[in-house]
Amino acid sequence: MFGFNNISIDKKSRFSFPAKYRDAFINSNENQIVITKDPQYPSLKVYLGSEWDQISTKLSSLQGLDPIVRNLQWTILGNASVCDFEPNGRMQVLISADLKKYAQIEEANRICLIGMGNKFEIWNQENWEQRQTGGSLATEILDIVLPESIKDMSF
Amino acid sequence: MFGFNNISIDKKSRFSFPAKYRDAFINSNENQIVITKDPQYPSLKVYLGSEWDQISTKLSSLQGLDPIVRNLQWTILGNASVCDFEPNGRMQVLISADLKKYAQIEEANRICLIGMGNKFEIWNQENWEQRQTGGSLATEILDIVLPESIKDMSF
DNA sequence: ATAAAAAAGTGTTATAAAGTGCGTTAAAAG
DNA sequence: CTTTTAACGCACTTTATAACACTTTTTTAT
Repeated sequence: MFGFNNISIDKKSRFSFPAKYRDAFINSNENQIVITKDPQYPSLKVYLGSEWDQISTKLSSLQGLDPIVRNLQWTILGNASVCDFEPNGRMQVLISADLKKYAQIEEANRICLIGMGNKFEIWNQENWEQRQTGGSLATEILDIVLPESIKDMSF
Repeated sequence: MFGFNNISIDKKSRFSFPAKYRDAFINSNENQIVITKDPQYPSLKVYLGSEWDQISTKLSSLQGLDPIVRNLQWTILGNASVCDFEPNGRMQVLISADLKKYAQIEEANRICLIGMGNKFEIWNQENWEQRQTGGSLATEILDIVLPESIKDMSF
C-alpha cells in the first residue's frame, strides 16, 4: 500500500481510504486501524491493527522509568486512537480533535495520506510539500540519544 | 486501551471512563480498578485489578532494606486506592483528596486520562502539555540508579 | 453518649454535543 | 456512455456532563 493521496476530510473529521487499497485491506484481514502521533514530525501514523499490536506490545514492555522511553510511550501509545474498520464498507476513519491539532489539520478540509507499505502517514499539505522540497519544519521534535532498548524498533 | 482523553471530573471527584473502552473492560473481566501515585511525576496511575495484583505482589516481595525499593513501595503500595468498577455500568471512579492533591488536580474540573495499553495515567492538563512539549516539571522526583531487582519491572 | 448538622459518597435524569450510518449528488475512470 | 469512486448532507444514535435527590458517614455540640 503505497503512494500519495490528497483526500477530503468532512465536517465530522472523517476521511476514507482510497478504493485502490481495498483489496489489500481485505487480504490482510484487518478490521482495525490505529492512528497516533509521529514522534518526530507534526504528522500522524496510521497502522493496521496487527502491526499496531506488535509495536504497542513491544513498546509497553520497555522500562518506563527511563525518561526517553517514557516519552516515546506517551507520544505513541498515549495518543493512539483505535478505530473499527470495514474493508468492505466505506473504509472511513475518524480523526480526533487532538490528533488534528498535532498534525496541523484543524481547519483543513483536505489532507495528504501517504502509503508507506504496511503503514500510512497523514500530513498537512503545506508541511508535506515543504518536507519534500528539503525545507525544515518549525516543530521537529526528537533530537536525542536513543537508549539501546529502542534502537531495534521501527515505528 | 490507548489514547488521550480530556474528561470532566465532577464536584464529588468522580470521573467516568470513556465508553470506547467498555468492550475492553468487559473482555478483560475486571471489576476493580486501582489508582495510585506515579513515582516519577505528579500524576496518577490507574491499573486494572489483575494488573495490580501482579505488580503489587512483585513489588511487595522485593528486599525492603534498599532505600530506593522502600521508596517505591511506599509510593506505589502505600497510596493505592482500590475501587469497585462496573464495566457494564457507568464506569465511574472516585479519586481521593490525597491523590488529587498529588496530581495537582484539586481545583480542576477537567483531567487528562491517558490510555497506555494495560494501564492509564491521570494528569493535570497543564502538566501534561508541558511534558509533551519537552518542558520540565518542578516536581520530577526519581533521578537515581535503579537496583537490579527493579530493572525488569515496568510499572 | 446522643442527636443534629455537615460533609462525603452514590445514584438518576435531562440535555447538549459528538459520533455513526446511509442515501444522494458530483466527479472521475474505464 | 456506463460504472465506480469520492464528497456532501442529513437523520439518527450514542455519549458526556451538569444538575438534582437521596443515602451514608463523619463531625460537632449539647
